[in-house]
Amino acid sequence: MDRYYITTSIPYINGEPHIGHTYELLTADVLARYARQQGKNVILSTGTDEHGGKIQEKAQELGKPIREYADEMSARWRELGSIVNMSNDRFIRTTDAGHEQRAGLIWKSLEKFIYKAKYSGWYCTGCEAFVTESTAKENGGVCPIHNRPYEKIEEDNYFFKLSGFSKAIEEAITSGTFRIVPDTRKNEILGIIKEGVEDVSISRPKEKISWGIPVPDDPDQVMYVWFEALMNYITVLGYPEHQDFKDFWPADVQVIGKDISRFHALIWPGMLMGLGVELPKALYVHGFINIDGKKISKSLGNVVHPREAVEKHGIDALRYYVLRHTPSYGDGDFTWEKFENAYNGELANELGNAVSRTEAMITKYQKGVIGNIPPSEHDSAQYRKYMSEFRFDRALEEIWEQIRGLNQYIDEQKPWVIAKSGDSEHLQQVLAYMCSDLLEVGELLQPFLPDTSARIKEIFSTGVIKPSQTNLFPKTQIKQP
RNA sequence: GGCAGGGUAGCUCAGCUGGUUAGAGCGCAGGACUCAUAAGCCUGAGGUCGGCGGUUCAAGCCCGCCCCCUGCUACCA
Repeated sequence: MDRYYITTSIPYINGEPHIGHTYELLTADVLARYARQQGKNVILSTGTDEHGGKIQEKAQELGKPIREYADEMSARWRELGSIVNMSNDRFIRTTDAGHEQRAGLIWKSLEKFIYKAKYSGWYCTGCEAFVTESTAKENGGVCPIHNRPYEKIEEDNYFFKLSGFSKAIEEAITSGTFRIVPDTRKNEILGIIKEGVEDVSISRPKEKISWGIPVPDDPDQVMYVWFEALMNYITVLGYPEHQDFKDFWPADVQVIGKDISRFHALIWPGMLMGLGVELPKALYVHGFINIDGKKISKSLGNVVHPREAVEKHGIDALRYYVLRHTPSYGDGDFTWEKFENAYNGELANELGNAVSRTEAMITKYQKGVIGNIPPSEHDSAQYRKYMSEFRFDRALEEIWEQIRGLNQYIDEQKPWVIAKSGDSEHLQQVLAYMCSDLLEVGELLQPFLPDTSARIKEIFSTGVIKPSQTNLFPKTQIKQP
């Protein structure tokens, strides 16, 4: 059986989940469901990244044991997946014993590419990263993201010889064995490579940061959180010895946000090459969701939690909005007005109503009996092409074109006129065709709107209408005349 | 500063290797209908395709210069 392995990045648990974080979970979920629909054996993995100084600090601030804080936050992120009906098979925490133990093994395996050296530079605890001298000055010595001063740090670090892999990584990218989508992100990475890739620091002194995985055979150092977190993609499969790893790696696609493409397109491939392990086949880099044109941020007070949207119109409505109206290759925008418009216009009026009128006519004219449903006849090549390109927005547009086509068909055929004419054979053909069309829509919709898809199939697939108790997408706002 | 991608109807965007009257969705205006969630369908208005210049029989698409936006990256101080 074909196997399909897909991962999301694992969010760092220092922050609260919001609607922007659903995009990654949902795109990965769509790909996973699409693969399952094609009969593939799928593993969809997500999780949380929990080590590092920032977590340590945050827990201290709250006066909690770190572990307890991590448990609470991880649970909150796990909940996000269930809120949007994500069908993940795994949920890995970097504090899982298995991950920690395997991370040690991976470090050992990479040792011939690891060396110790003095590192000196400006460091932001918020970013968990060093910045260049120039960046530090440019920002006036204060990190603009976290609004805290950079610290001058001089310390012993282990380094990973990433520079040695740069050529091979470039080749993997240009040849297409390691596909980066969209092209703009690919070109960015190639640009970075062209300018020269340096070795990266992969450890921190334990005296500064204790909340991390110890470096094997050196009690004074812990692994740099990024280096260790990337390993989750294979530790979750039980690298190196477990059968899952042998069966499912390399990943078919890894879904990440545009802010972390550097780690996933350079460091991670370098690590894999060091291990002698294949690179993932594809990296899909998505953008961000803004709210009313502005970046989502606590300080702006514009944070929307996906739960609010789900409470309003249900899970599939949120999934629909996020997947259709966030450009797959760019940034999206959420406003309640846009959400309402998409819900009322596209889900309720176009899809919901098409289902409703079809069901009603068959019930009214044929006592619910559909009869023979002809096979679907639409060409789904374009849809499949979009899916292979991770163009979820376009794929949904394709489906809606078909839904519009159905509504037009109904108005052209005028089944209510045929019914009056008494040509029952013709009427049956027209109504059955409508069902066929809707069942096809339901099939295409399955990866995106699993509940809606199931309901459509339930109503029409048996040859006799199974009456729906409620409308698919009830309208909540009635326009005043 | 360098590299990359953009600037097309009120809004969000599509326009393949240059070729008849520049497209879609939303919004707006009008119309015909009634199966349906007062939904759906039809018609229409609306664009000097960022600016200037050039190549061509012909440019939104090619070339030059300029303005603006976004991303990555560098440097100065």
